[in-house]
Amino acid sequence: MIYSSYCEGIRSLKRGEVLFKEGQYINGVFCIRSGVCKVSKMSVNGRNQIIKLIREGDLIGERSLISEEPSNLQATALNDIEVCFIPKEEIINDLKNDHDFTMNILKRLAVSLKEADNLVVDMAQKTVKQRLAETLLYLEKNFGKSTYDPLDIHLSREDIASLVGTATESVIRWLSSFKRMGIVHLKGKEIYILKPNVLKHLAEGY
Amino acid sequence: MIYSSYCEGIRSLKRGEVLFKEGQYINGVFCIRSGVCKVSKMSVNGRNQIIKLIREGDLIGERSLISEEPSNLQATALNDIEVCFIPKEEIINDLKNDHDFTMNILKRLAVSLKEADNLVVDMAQKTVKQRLAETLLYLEKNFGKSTYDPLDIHLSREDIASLVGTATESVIRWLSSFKRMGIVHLKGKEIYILKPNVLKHLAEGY
DNA sequence: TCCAAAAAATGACAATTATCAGCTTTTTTG
DNA sequence: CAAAAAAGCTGATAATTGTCATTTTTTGGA
Repeated sequence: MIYSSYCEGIRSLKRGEVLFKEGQYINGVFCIRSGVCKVSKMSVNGRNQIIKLIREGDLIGERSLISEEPSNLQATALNDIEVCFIPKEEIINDLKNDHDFTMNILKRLAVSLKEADNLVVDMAQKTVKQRLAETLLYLEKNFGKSTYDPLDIHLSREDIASLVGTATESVIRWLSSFKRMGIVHLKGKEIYILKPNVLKHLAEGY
Repeated sequence: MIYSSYCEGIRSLKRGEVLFKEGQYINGVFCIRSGVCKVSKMSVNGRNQIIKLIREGDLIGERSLISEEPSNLQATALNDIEVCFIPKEEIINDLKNDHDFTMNILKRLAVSLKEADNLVVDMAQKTVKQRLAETLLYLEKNFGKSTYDPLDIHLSREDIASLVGTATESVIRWLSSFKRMGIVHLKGKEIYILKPNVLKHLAEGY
């Protein structure tokens, strides 16, 4: 695991606790050791938008460290998590001396930027139904085990709405529509993706 | 200007010509010498989304060069433009040997990523009216001279719609609404931003 | 300058989405 | 375990946005 040697202790957070807020100077980078975090931003309209979910092994905070700004995003624990912290000086030092590390960070940012650009297009152009299908596929890709197991993550309908970028009620309605269509199976917060191929079609507008 | 020494000649494109397409390997970076380029991506729904506009001095293509992928975006000349090309080898070489250059690229990517994340939130959460107000402020910031001069860029209503992420008709309707409210003055493709403060309010949902 | 094509504008209408209120179920906590 | 709180669900309705058809205006050649 990247950087385990430099970690300053381990911090535990319970579900719902905030790792850092928008506007806060972090002065380092967090690495998720266990659990899942949502990375989000408040819109002026008062609704939260989740940009992405991060998990074991993922870093968070490099972007604002590099551009020397306070964080533009908030990170909140979705379940009980453990994180370690790498102080800014360590990172800066490695950016100076370790070319491979620097290229690694560069590539991570480049990939994140591509993903963000794609997300912009989806948010701007796709319907809520398409975006929910997309979100379910994203969850399956990152937290799926098999067709017969539920997704390995528990999200509230509100959090799903924050991922999709819509109202909670709209998510509930489309989810039960997908359920009636036999595409998903719902059991409380457990979600089974029964027909990923149909979801792919829906995401593309069919 | 960055990299002027390495440039491979200068290429001229006329309005509407495509610098590179989505899916194309660029094998280098372009630098805009004059004119304005739209950077866009086609949605599966068949509508184009403009991610940003780039102009004199801006680089394009670093992202996909770094992640060693084909371009995820298309670049199209909005008016007659001149670009120069820096081959991949030059960039790779400098990334190895010039730490300041590398940090510069790293910072650019970090800032672009922040902007993209903000755009995701706006696209997901704001109404078309808010996004059009936002877009006009963006255009004023980048192409504005004074309240008494039109924006220094001519965009079709369709291109504005591609920036906002909506249908052309919606842009036309909201633009004329803004005109009736005395916020903008419209004269063909010339746009005068008369009341930027009101636009700021509108962008925030008032 | 005139014509054809493209772009812009407008109206009518349909579809999607948001909002609000009320109800039910689940979860949390003392 | 029971009560309270939170989350989930549903229906009704309003607002926003998209789509299609048509007309008007502008633009760019011949």
